Amino acid sequence: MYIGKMKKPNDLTVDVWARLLRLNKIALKRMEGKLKTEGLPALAWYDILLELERAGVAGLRPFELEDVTLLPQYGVSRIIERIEKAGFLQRLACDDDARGQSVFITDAGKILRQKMWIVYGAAIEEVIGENIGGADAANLSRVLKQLIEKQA
Amino acid sequence: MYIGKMKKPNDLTVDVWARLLRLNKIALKRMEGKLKTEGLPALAWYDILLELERAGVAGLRPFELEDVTLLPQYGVSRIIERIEKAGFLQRLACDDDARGQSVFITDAGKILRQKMWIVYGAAIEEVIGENIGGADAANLSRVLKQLIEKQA
DNA sequence: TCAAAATAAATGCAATTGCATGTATATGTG
DNA sequence: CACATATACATGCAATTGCATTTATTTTGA
Repeated sequence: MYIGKMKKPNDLTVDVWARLLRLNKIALKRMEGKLKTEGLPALAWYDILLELERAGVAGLRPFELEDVTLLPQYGVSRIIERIEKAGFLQRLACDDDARGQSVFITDAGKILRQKMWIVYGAAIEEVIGENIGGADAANLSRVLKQLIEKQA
Repeated sequence: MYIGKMKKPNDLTVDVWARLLRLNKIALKRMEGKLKTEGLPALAWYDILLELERAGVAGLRPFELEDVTLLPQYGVSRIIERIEKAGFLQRLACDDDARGQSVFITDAGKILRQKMWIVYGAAIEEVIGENIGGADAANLSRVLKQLIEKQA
């Protein structure tokens, strides 16, 4: 059993965490809701499509998608299976590693990502952009970056 | 079909949103992981127990839990069923509304919440508290509050 | 070189979630 | 009052997720 100094957050820290959590929940609910209303897939698909589009002709290996999306291995395995079935990405056997494959976005996938971005981008603007000034946004970005980087 | 000015976020706004999303994912993964490692239930249970403990002897109606937790109605219905089955809360028919019930935390529930807090609180400190200065934290709290409030 | 360990990805099965609907009671209105 | 509508909560069923394990291949190192 672990013995040692038990770290405890102060009230401000708890407050920050509670609000991060709440903002995320509210925002995601709105965003997913809008996508659904428009008959579009969920954000998880967007993330995959975006990363694949960024990767370009090189494509991405599933384990690389795992890293960038923070999804579990089986999550990536299944989501790419579904997106492929829907025609928005393509999988090809990897020539330098017979265990693996490379994943590429299709033209239909690029179009879908663009359609989703119209809705998603607008929602981001509604939730964040419209409600924060430039200085606050710059600071927020900086602090969030710092927090993320500390989570090595 | 909707016609109108399509709002678009600027790069800084997208950056802020992307980082909010990423920090939440990382943090939640760490927190849920630690709880699981300790053989404790997931954060969703903690949220319910915390709200019930706050509510005290008055308890809470399921629809009130829905509001505070942002869970869907069926989500609340099921989570309280499971937590009750595990003995950490109790449901009683509501005397002024025969459709409803009131939910109360049990003594075992209070103990569980306390145990979870040891782990959860420490994780909050690791993820947030340790990595941010007081001034930044105060600012972050303020800006997050502002963003949440705008999401009426 | 070859066996052991590590890595890439998939999958069976149980648990959870989402969606739509059902049941019961309450409220509002003519 | 009587009916229509709204609210509170539960639940059947399909889809998704989590966990543990499997299969295939690559890497390591004695």
